[in-house]
Amino acid sequence: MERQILHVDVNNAFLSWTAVDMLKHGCNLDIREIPAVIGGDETKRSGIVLAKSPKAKMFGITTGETLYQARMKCPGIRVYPVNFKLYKENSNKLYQLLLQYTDKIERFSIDECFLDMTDYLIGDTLINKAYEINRRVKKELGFTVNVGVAHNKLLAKMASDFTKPDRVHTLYEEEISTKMWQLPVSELFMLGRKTIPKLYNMRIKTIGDLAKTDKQILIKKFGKHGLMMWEYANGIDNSEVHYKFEKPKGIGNSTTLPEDVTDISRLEEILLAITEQVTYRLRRYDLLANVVNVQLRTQNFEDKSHQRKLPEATSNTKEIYAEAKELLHEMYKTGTPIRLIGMRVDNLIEKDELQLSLFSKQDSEKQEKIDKVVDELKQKYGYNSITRAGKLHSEEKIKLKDI
DNA sequence: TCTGGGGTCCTAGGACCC
DNA sequence: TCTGGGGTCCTAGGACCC
Repeated sequence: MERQILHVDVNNAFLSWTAVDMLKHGCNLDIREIPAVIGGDETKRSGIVLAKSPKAKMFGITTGETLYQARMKCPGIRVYPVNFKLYKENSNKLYQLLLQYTDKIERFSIDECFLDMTDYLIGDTLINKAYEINRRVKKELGFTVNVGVAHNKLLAKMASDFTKPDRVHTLYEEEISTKMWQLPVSELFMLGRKTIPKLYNMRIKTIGDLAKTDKQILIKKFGKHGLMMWEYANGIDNSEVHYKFEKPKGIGNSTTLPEDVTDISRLEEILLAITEQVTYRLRRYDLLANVVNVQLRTQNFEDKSHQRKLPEATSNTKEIYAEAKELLHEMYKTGTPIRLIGMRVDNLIEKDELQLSLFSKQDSEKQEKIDKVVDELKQKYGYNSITRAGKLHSEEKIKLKDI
């Protein structure tokens, strides 16, 4: 049976949500109407554009470029800071509203949802629901969304990306050739900056060109990815709307340092602070990690990562830090200026999936108690309430995000 | 004051086993 | 002895998404 899918995409999400918040607090200026961007902090060396207003876009400003570049294109550009707490709140409000239409909602990102409406169209049409959602979000939440209407997720997502803002678009099978095939191939979901030049070399310039290319040639050249891009270009996608809550498959944090660091003991301090955050999140999910990974980025933007499988799955800060520290030492070449350090845990399993030997059980229970006391305090008084004494110095410079 | 941070999935090569 | 090869696990790195 044909599925009925909607894709809801918030227009310029971070910027719109900031605008709505400013208006709510008595500001007269709607930053959606002027050249404005949401940007990182240049003093922390994270000065990039995270969202832009339509007027900023007209100046050629793109997401991901530096604020420096944005100012070159538009000297008067207004820059507003990021506020993830605000974004999360708005994302939740949107989700709550959408739940009134179906419980089969996949939160694809902080500002995008897929809705499976197949069983929820009693006496109504999919497109009517799309328009209703579009109207209600604007009226009740104050920001606008694009809604894509289709029979699978890929086509719904492509449709919501057509003209913006505040629009509803359909992309049914019979519309693929007229609405999608004339688009540049770079517009196709999952085709990024590395693949596009290769396709151009094959004289593939539009999505239509790709759709009409021999599938076997693409598979030969790109493997699995080749098959996927051919299917997407032809509007083929049988993936389900994943509406059930899923625990993460990996958890990580990384930070760009205020200045390049060459002192390994300093890197160790920062690594410990990051490890504490990561393992705290890990324990809140009741998960254990099997793999620890440490990442370094040098001054010259060269990335390196080393990982290691643990002898036994754990969420213990001390055990995971010991491994992370070893990885750091094994990969750090003395004297190299480091710009970014990060650590993540992978191959996560449920806490109760682990069968411990009696011997390791006693020791791990002791460690678990220590972590638990600290976690409870953090949960009660906020993440930064508890810090290691030896870490206080580093906390001053590296402000850790509240969770 | 030039280039974030958090994810998922895939590939390729080496080790090891049978 | 004329040096195969499939399967699995592990690690490093890359591509892509928002």
